[in-house]
Amino acid sequence: MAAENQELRNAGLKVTLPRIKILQILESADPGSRHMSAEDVYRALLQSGEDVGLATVYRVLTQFETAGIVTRHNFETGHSMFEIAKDDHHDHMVCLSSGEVIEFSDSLIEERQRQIAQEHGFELIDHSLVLYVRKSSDD
Amino acid sequence: MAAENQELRNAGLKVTLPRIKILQILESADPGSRHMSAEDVYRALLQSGEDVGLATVYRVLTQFETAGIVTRHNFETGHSMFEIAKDDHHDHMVCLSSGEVIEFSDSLIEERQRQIAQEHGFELIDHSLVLYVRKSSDD
DNA sequence: AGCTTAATGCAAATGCGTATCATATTCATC
DNA sequence: GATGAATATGATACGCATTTGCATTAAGCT
Repeated sequence: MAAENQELRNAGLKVTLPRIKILQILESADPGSRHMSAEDVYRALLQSGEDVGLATVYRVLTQFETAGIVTRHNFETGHSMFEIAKDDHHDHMVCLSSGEVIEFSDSLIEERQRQIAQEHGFELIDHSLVLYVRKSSDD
Repeated sequence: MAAENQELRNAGLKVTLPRIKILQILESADPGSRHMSAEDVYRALLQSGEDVGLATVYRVLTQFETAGIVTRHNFETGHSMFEIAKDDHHDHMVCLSSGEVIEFSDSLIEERQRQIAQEHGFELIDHSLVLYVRKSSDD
């Protein structure tokens, strides 16, 4: 319980109830739903009985992003998705049937991307790779 | 000039002035500015002296997308970008300094993606790869 | 040309996200 | 533990890109 407090402190953020709660929600999300939209987090808060405003959720998520606590993804769905930042970089695979999001990482692709940018006279700053897939079985 | 008419007819779309004009603008865009937002197209229309509403531009672009005439991309910039659909698949490199969009294609990455999806028990339906880069010189 | 249907233009509505601002809360100091 | 300055919060207004409703206009068949 003091863990979140410390994490916030380390990030230079004041320890407030909304921030603790949001951090807990993000951290306790199981693998299948690690990626949450601001609305998702907001709904989770309400279900936990916490009375936090949606504006605060957006603010806190943005602060967390700046602090490196969470990572923001803009999938083609139009709205941002957030997930607890992990040390390892990874890309995403979104199942078009179930909406499931699977993480993966491939050093071959990573390296190739750097090369390609370089070949065009650019420096690779960031990238976004999302595979849209379907279960091999169910067509 | 009849070329656009035929293309629209083939797509099952009524041949209207806005549609012809928008198609022409997209087709005549030079390589450096192949990717246009709805606003871009709208401005181009106004400059051509055409009096087309922004709503129509959005509607037509969406219809074109459905018809396979254009492809829509959702870069992290927040608004959709459209480009005339080409047969060959390609990915994008967006310069964070200039906004310039460069197209590229890499069979190595393409193949690896298919493999990765398969390894996870999925079939690769589509993907989105965008490299965010900066000119190697200007830091 | 006339008529039916679909397309357009405008304006208002939407949806996600951000900014404003008065109030409440944190946290360092006493 | 109380006090006060600084920051965070919540409600709401706002901004932006895109969509929608609806009256008007244009397309295209006869």
